[in-house]
Amino acid sequence: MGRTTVQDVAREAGVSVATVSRALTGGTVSPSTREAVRAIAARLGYQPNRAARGLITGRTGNLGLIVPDLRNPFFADVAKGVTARARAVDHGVFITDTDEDPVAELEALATLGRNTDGVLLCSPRSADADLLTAADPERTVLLHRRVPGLPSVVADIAGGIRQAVRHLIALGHTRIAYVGGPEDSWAARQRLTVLTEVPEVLILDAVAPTFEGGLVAGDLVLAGPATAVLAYNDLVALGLLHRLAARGVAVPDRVSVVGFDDVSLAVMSHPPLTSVAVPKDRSGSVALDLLLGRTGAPVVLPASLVVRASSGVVRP
Amino acid sequence: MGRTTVQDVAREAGVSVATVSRALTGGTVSPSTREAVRAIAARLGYQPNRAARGLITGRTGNLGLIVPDLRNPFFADVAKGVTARARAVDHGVFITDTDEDPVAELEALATLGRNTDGVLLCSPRSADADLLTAADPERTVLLHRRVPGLPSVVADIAGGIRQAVRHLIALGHTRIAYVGGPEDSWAARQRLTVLTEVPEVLILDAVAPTFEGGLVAGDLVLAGPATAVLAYNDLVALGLLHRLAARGVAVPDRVSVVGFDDVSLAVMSHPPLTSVAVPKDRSGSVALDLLLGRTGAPVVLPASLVVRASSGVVRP
DNA sequence: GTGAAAGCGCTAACAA
DNA sequence: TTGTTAGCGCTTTCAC
Repeated sequence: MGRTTVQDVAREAGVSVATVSRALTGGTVSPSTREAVRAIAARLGYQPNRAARGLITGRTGNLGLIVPDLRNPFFADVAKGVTARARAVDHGVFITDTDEDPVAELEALATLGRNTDGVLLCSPRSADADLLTAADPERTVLLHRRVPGLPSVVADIAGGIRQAVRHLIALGHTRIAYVGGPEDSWAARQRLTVLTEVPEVLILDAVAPTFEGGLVAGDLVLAGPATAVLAYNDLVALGLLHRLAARGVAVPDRVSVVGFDDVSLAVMSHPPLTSVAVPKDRSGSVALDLLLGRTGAPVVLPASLVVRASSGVVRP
Repeated sequence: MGRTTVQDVAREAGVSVATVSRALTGGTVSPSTREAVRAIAARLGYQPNRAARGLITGRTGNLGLIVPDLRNPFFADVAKGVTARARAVDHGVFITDTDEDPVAELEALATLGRNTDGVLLCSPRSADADLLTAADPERTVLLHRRVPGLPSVVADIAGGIRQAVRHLIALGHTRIAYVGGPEDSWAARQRLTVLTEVPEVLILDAVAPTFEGGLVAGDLVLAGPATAVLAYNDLVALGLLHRLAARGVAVPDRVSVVGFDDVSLAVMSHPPLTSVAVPKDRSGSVALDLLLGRTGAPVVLPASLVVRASSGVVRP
């Protein structure tokens, strides 16, 4: 395996370890030496020990990514964006799945903060204050959440919601239900704030941000006068669709359903789900660039409504 | 942030760095000193630099996980199992998403091999020979694939298939279609081998192992005499369900559908999908233990059929 | 352009 | 029980 060290390469090449290092990292070396060293390194299958390098350069070449649940397609997409970009810029990514546990989150933040060049944090639930004390603003970027004092990459939720509402109103809907998510979630509070201002929207009870939550939501909606629903996210929307189907309610003829996030499942549902798309993998790569480039400005990515078959004109 | 080093702790505690190290890692220290050091370390927010530690111990405390696609719920589950177990045994996990690219896979194997204590590899497509040359058998565990000479954790596919077939036959089906996956995939070949032996099974063309592949598969099935289908995986089964619904074919009344893997989406489909469940997250944690314990024996995990509403008795 | 040597933060002998 | 010392593999002054 990669037991080969600079020493081995140096000996083989008949030069000093310093020269090997320079040849490989782009220092001042004669072209011929560089070539020779490169060739020998390749032949020996030399892989630099990043730990040793990091010890001296102060940069490990590694990043951390903390997510509440990898199984959630939303975060899987984010992770995909992060790892793809990281691979392109030759960085490793530590991924920690906290299993929605805020304590694990803070622990991960401490460990990763110490052992990486920076960390990308998806933390829907933790308190602002906890984040502020645990995260180094110089080396942390928040994803899909904003906390004053920390750099972040978020989507333009308000804009996305506006598109969704306008879409439904254009289809003739005047009573639009909103089924929200966990009150301790930043995104849920954010959505609620925006939707509370819209006169056509009826705020229903919040549900769990899952398929099961959506089942609950289905009954909630049918108990009211709404002809359209905005769901907290696509998982909830899927549960909703399921419940409506089970109760024999036609979608979109009797009720239109709009989800949030546009995860890959949205196209697989029956009917395919209209959803507010947020750039998930892109947010990951943008956040990574922000982290590495150390730009301080908060980034807002556009959200856009994707219309599919689950929303349609009102049928009286 | 974690700029604090052993030096700082030692100075503050009035002891040598060696004592700090011992106090923190469980060496021989007097209980009182240990307590004192621990307290000071905590107060200073000391986080050991794993890179430096690894340099000397030869163990980094980090593991690698290579998957073709994090967005695929199957691998998301595996990753979840790995990270959960890793967190329990206080290890970090580098995750590399190769985007189905075998070259990226081999590269990742080289880099991670050098910079971790071992790597867990999900490689459905690469050639046995490539894997054998790139992977150190001492520090690599294959997941959901078997290659002679490399330790691995796989599910009992054959057993799972047997259960599925018996289930369908018990329901009265005598013509069962099988829609396979990519021919270069180990799992696909494996399934094909088993199913070829079953007289009731009609082998149809292989399709892409995706929702879209399932759409194609739907038409393939309807063109034949089958009253039941076994799909390569749940994604394909979902596409199948979708296509059958679109063509007005009742499931399970006209056609029964059985998927593979039992990903979380299986319960969300309409109707909910009967599927051969393989222990995905468990496979991840078992593989991790195998890697860390250096047991050489190949591990086979049980697969079990989960019956839901997409399969039913034959209706003539 | 190249080499010798000094560490990065930590742990593991070896002494005391 | 504790301190001193020597590195782990690498990069980076500083000479040459």
